[in-house]
Amino acid sequence: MQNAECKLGAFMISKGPALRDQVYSHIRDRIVSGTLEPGRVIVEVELAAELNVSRTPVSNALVMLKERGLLEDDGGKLKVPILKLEDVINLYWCRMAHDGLASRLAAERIGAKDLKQLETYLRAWETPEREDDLSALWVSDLNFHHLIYRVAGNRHLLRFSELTTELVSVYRRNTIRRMTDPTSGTNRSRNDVRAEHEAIYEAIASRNPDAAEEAARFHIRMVIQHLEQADLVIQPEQVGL
Amino acid sequence: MQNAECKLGAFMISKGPALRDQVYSHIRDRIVSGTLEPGRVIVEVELAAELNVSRTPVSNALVMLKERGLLEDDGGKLKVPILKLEDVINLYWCRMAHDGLASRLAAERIGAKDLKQLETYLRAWETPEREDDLSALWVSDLNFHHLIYRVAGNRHLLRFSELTTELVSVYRRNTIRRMTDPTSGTNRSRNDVRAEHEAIYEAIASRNPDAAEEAARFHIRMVIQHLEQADLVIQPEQVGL
DNA sequence: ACTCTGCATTCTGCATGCAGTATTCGCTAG
DNA sequence: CTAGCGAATACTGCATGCAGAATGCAGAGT
Repeated sequence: MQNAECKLGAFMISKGPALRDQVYSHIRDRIVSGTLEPGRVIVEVELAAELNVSRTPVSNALVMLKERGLLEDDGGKLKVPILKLEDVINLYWCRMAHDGLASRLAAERIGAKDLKQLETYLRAWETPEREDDLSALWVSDLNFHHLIYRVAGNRHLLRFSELTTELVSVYRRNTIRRMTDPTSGTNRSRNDVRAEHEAIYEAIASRNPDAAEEAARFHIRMVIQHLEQADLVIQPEQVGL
Repeated sequence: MQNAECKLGAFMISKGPALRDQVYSHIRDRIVSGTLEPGRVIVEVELAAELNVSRTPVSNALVMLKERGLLEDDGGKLKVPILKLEDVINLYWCRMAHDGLASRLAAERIGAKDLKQLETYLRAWETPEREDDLSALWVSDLNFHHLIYRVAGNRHLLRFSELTTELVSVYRRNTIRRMTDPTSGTNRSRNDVRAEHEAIYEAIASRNPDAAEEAARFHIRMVIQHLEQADLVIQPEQVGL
């Protein structure tokens, strides 16, 4: 029963990755998607029953989620954190520091091949495709930033970045409506983002660490500024999407 | 047997904090102290027997340690990470970014009371006490930096800082002999550190975020520079203390 | 009607059982 | 003597049992 594949919510449990990791991913996704609303008390037994696994892997997964800040301990109970705009902004301040450092290090170390790849990701912004094809831009954006981290070659920095990204994905989902970095049709035009990315690229390409750091920081500062403006647009209802 | 207090290695198990947290602390301390040498394979059963607890809380503690980078997964086995100077330096790069941001935010927000407290910690460096009373300086140093983080008021940033500090404490113990930030009788004089701290303090006191960030960054850059010099002094033997 | 107390239910943390997997040691055959 | 194979061992992951703590509900007393 457990060796073969079993229903796991709407998905299957494969026997490849450890069960606790699958459970981790599943719960994380439910938090991000809002199926587990902010403030919701997490009950181990419930999830175990739901996923047709025992409490053990669920318990382990919960420990992991807690360590990463995706769950928080509130009066002895584990809850999905209730997220404020302040938290998102605080996370973006961290990201500013991280991205700045990553760009600095990347500017010092990048090779011809990676530089070319970086340019490719940048180009995605130049093509004036259909306005609604945002997912492609989003992917390019992720690739762009991720490549910079990879080139920076600091595994601890990369880890911090990943933690931040994971948290932001939760927070964003539950606090802001349609307020992603690359999209944002309202205040922040696609061209703004493109120009900021281009500045980062140019600084890295010219191997100018100071300029690279500053460009990356500027980029994030703009995002933060945008977030603060978006304060007005926040939806107070945090349940569901 | 479990309700009362039991032997836990050389210590006692209290019934206050959850067992897994006590086990976590114990193992972390053993990693930091070098009783569990870098490269050592961690075996759950062994630790459980040693601490007179079952495998369950040990397992949970190991998950936590892994999440925080104090253990790493190597070919399906958990090992105490083998640490290179490069890692310490990479961590200090992160710390530069974090401390810089914290100082910036602190400069924007600090109140009179905290400022006064910060000055107190700073003063500890001015008194030319006995040269060997380094622990007092070490404590002042910790307090100084920690207060800045507290004032900064960004809980995510604080968490990143704590993760970094925890990792550095491991790395330092096992790679460098007598190479702490405040001490360092060799290349880096106590006065250097004092001056750098004073610069940070002055910038924060004058509510100058840019200067505060730069002062903090300079401080860490000096530490990194010192670490790189210390490369020559590294002890290759990583086992034991 | 309101409150206090006690019982039932629920949940979590820890212990332990069970089975699959990998590793190692020894035996046997070439 | 060596190489290869098989069996025993060791370890981990998952399931489950057990007990203590908290929560809530209900009944009784004021």
